[in-house]
Amino acid sequence: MRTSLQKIYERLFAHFGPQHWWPGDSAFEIGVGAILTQNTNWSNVARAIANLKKEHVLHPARLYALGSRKTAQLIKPSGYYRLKTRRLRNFLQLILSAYGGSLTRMKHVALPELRLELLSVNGIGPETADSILLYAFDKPVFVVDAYTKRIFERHHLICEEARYDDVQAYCMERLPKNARLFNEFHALIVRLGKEYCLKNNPKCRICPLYNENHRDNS
DNA sequence: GACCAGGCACATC
DNA sequence: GATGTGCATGGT
Repeated sequence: MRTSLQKIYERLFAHFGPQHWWPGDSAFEIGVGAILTQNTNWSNVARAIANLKKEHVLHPARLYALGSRKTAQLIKPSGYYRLKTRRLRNFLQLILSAYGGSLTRMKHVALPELRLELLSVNGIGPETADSILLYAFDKPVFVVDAYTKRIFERHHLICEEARYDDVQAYCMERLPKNARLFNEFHALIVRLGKEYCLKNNPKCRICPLYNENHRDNS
């Protein structure tokens, strides 16, 4: 039986079409992007990543060897650049020390174990960890972000007090465990959030989900 | 010039 | 465990 969440997904997909996420040419680039995009507009992150590419340091060992000062300079457009330099280097230390710099080796670790390992890195919280797991490693985890909470709360699917793990469990209990589906769904939620559900944006009332059945909690 | 953006850690109570 | 704060750039 299809749940209301599946119907929402279908409605979003019919409206927006495939989103082709995550923008990035490699698992490493996706991981870097996941850290740089924390509380930051993607266009700023894209500038930072372009700088890293231009310097040919979008590679674990080379980026680590670059050092903090130069890294900070290159990622400056993404904001919080001193903080994010530290976070990137923490991530790099994990990749280099535990996997010899190989994201391919990292991908082979089982989902629950890899999630805990990512969460143990200072600067990688639940959303960043899950984004890396889903978009860089194709692991079936549902990524929850500010848009997901705001939209699902507005449509009375979750309560205001719901925390990250609550929202994630809500979604994963109602959807088939499918990385492809989770990938597209999260991307569609972000697309919807950007276009229709910005804070205090009256356009929210014409969003494609506005007439969705609010009471259906199946 | 104010507000916002694909969070997270840390201090304090 | 809840709440408040620092982190910083660039677009609207």
